[in-house]
Amino acid sequence: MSAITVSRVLRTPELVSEPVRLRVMEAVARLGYVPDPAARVLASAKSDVLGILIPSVTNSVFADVLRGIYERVEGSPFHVQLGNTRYSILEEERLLGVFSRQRPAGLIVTGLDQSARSVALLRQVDCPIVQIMEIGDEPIDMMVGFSHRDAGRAATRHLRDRGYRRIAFLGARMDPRTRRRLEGYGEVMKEAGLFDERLIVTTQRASTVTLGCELLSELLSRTLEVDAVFCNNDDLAIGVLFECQRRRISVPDDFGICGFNDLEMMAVANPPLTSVRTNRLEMGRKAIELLIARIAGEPIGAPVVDLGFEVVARRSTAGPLARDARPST
Amino acid sequence: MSAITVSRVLRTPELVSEPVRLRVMEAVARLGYVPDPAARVLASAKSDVLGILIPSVTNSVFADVLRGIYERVEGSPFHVQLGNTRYSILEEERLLGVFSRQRPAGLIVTGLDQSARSVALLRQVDCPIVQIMEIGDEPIDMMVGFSHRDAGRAATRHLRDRGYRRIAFLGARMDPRTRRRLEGYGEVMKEAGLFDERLIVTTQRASTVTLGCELLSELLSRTLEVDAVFCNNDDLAIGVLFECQRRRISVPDDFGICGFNDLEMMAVANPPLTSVRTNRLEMGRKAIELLIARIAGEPIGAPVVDLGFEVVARRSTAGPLARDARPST
DNA sequence: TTGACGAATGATAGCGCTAACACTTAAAAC
DNA sequence: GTTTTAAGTGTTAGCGCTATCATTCGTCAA
Repeated sequence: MSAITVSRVLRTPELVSEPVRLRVMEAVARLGYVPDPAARVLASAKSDVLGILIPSVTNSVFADVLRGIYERVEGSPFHVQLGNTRYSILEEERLLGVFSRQRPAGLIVTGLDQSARSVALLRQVDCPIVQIMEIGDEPIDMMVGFSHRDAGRAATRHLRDRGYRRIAFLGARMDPRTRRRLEGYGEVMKEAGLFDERLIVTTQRASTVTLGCELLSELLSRTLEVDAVFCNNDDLAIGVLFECQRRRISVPDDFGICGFNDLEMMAVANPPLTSVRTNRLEMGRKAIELLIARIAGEPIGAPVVDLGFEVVARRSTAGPLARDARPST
Repeated sequence: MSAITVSRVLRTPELVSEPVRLRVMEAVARLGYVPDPAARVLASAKSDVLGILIPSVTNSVFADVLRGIYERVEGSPFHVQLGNTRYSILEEERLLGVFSRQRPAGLIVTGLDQSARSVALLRQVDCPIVQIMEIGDEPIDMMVGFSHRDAGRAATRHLRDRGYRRIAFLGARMDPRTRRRLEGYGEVMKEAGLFDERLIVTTQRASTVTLGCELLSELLSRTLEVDAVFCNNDDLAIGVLFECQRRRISVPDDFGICGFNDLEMMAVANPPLTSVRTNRLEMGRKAIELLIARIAGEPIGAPVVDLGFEVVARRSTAGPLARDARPST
């Protein structure tokens, strides 16, 4: 029996007759034979690696996306290779270089703001590519995400509709997506004639609960005329809530709080915190589904998938006039 | 100029004369040549892959360890290949099989409780191995972690020393490390003559803040005689705090709360929550340092590194008698 | 002068697999 | 009965590197 027959049994068993196939499979099982992936890649010029580039491994948003990714890769013949760009465009370029040499079967990159060199590299690489987290008009190949600008608009409108007027924006780790949320906030505030630069407090530091406390303190030291805050993510919102508790600021009566991402803890805080639900798990799943479909040559629908978002209204934004009307829990 | 000379310039430049070396390097830069990693692995029978097996990518504990890992791998010639075992011993076996075929340069696995087959595989693999998170007496190769049993003992002793008597244990996702913390708790409680089975509430569900609320409710429905709780991690502790706020249970006066891992939010909660600080970042860093040192053939110190832990006492465990004596913040 | 030696470079083979094509056999079509 | 076709299996070559050994050349000791 020749080597190529074994190779065929392992890769395309339907091309091998049943008796031969069974004998080979028996021998493979008995000897514990497993093909050498390096030799495979070298001979076939394709690997089974799906390269994933994300800016952070500790941010729970990406952790959820990753979980969706692993969930769908599971059971497929592919493997995940993770690259951590740490929010650096140069590191992203470097990692793309490393990944592209490995002839990946597919690539996932975060966001729309790759450097020109990264984009050039991505256009050369001969594999499907999904940009995740955001959507835009010019996908390199495919996209799965939602509009952060629209989400920022929706959250701000929600606070405005609930009767808040002096609505602040707290932002940490101002990456492109955070900036677009801020953009949406600014638009709505201007449209409502409520815009005031002093209401915007941002920092490049990474988002933490502690930072939420600090940013609220910074905000309150600038102006006492604030009656709500849109936090660019939930860590900050929890920090703001803790700080309000300490300062005996009543939420939502005197102060509304809206977070972003709707982490599970938002629903059980006191009061429960309003947030913008994003489909992070689904984002990871869908990205892998698109990659695998394209690798298999199957047709995909639209190359840009909008997973949307949803403002989940909870008591923390019941409104400044809600003191008497609000539910007991 | 022959191919082997180029290969030498790239791998062992000190063996090539300066003029030749410079010419080759110039050409490499000009042509943008980069060697094919698959061919390299095939020819040299060694890869630059460090395989990492962790049970979860969403658990922030492992996210921190990962960050330490990426930090140290950065700048080295190695790459991280991440495997997610999802707390399944079988999945761990499978992934070890996949990894070992890639002739990894090093391996990191989580915990001490690998299956017999996994251990056999690990002993066969020709690369350094680090077991992380825990320490024990029989390392497969090397270990970096701390004693969860001792940490459980320390936290329970702390609650006891602060004057709490009816100290409960809340545990989620009862993995081997959680069980050893429970073991430590049980020992101290028995030594103090305080042990009561009804005070132990555990579940296999993954740990969340919401689950902390639920487990506390479950506990209080069993017995009202509880004056403190040791949560097997910080998510639960935060949930317990929120639930106490809702039930108007005064922390720490009527109820003490101690978490585990000391996530950053613990320090800014109301009241600040006591927790057991663990060196997660350092765990990742140290594991990679050990691997790289061994790959380079450098001597390492002891093969088992105890990174320890520390009970960080905050107001949430000031004690039932502290009502008058406690600080104002 | 000669041989030994080390430094620098090259020639050869092969890592373990798969692509591409070649061949064999039996069934189907003419 | 011959040709065509398809299914099943084998042969050959080569993927892009590096291990190993061979060669060249200059230097130095005997």
